[in-house]
Amino acid sequence: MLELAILGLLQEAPMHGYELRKELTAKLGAIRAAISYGSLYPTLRRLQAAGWITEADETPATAEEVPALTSRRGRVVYEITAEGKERFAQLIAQTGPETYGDTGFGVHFAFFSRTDRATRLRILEGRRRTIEERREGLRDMLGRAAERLDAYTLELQRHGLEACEREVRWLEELIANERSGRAPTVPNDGTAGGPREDNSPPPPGETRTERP
Amino acid sequence: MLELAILGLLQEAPMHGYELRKELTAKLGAIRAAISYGSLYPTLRRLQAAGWITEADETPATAEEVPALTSRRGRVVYEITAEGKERFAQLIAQTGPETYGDTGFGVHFAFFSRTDRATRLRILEGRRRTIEERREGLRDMLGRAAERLDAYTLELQRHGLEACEREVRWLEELIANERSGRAPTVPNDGTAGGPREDNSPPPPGETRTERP
DNA sequence: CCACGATGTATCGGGCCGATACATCGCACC
DNA sequence: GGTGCGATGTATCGGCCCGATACATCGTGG
Repeated sequence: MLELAILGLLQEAPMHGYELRKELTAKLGAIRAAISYGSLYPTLRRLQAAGWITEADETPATAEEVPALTSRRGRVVYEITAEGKERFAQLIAQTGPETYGDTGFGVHFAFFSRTDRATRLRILEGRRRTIEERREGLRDMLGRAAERLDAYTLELQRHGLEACEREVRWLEELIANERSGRAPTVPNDGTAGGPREDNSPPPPGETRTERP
Repeated sequence: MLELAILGLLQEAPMHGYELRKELTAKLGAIRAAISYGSLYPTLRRLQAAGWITEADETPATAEEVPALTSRRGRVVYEITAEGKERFAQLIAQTGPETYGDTGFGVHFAFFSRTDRATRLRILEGRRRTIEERREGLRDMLGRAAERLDAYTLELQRHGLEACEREVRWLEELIANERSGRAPTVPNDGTAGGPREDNSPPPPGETRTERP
């Protein structure tokens, strides 16, 4: 999961670890608290060893100042390689059971603007299926096995059930939007850091789903 | 987290691994999919090594049949020890930052009927604080840094923000209920497997928060 | 009679986290 | 002028937990 997210972010701009973590936290803030350095740095080394990313040399111009006076070391900037981009495309397109779990889905969704529409639909529908199953399980629990559980546990289930129902509705909306060829919600033409349209971004559309 | 959950469940009845997993999945179904055996069995061994649990001898009566014909082995039943109960009480009462994370909070909440009211309030308020902070982070993101993110990422944040707001409201309700000395929601007098009232269960009350 | 799904125990490699350590930079405060 | 502190920045270590995998038993239905 981290691998996918890092590859995705580095596709927008070269970055060093600290920066990467901040961007990661911003982009995935809705689904996970903050990425630990204990995961980030090992993953970076793993990706570098695999050849998906490389260390970029800083100081774009005026190179041969004084090489090691004050020893400006620190801040290892990474950039994605051609193989890395390939790897990202492969990871983003392949859907498995882990794609539909909470974290997996969130990460994939966060990079939907780099995902083709067919894959987007596949993921949204798979996620819906997963949540529907969880919902059914909770309904069964609250129906049949209710007397076996204490009031607090039941309340937890009830709250979880509500969250499931809400998410299914959300997914339905998104799926309908995808099918009708609209952008997700906000008519925000993605003028972000490096918005290359190499991967079929969603067609623009002023029609937003009404959500006041 | 698993440690706490296992200790809590074994306090209701002795169980073997498979059964434990099912009960765990039932009780925590709202917050996590299913506990992996790759976590369960090592944890059981860890707990046994620490002396919190022991293997219970099956076959309560009629022991000396034929000892090993068909070799009825398998099904290792565990039961909690006195030290285990102490450990559970200690774990359930101690609150730290990890108590307020998604999983930690869920597990603690699932065992609220074995938690005294002061601790319940502390946990609910800590959780509320945590979610409020996450909510503020998402609001900032959707306000200031909105143009840096693409439409899909924004939609993810928006959905996450809504979930935060909803959970805060839910927590407010629960906190109010706790303060006024009412049971959580359903007027279910907890007649479960072994509902010992050694730990000040919530006072009963027919007044349920209206939620049709 | 045997295949299949449920029950049941167990291990292994690997991803990710929390704690911890350490070094630099800029700025505010005294 | 110094000094301390918070942000920036890289890195490791132990440990929890997961997914994949293996294997054995039991009851049931084709």
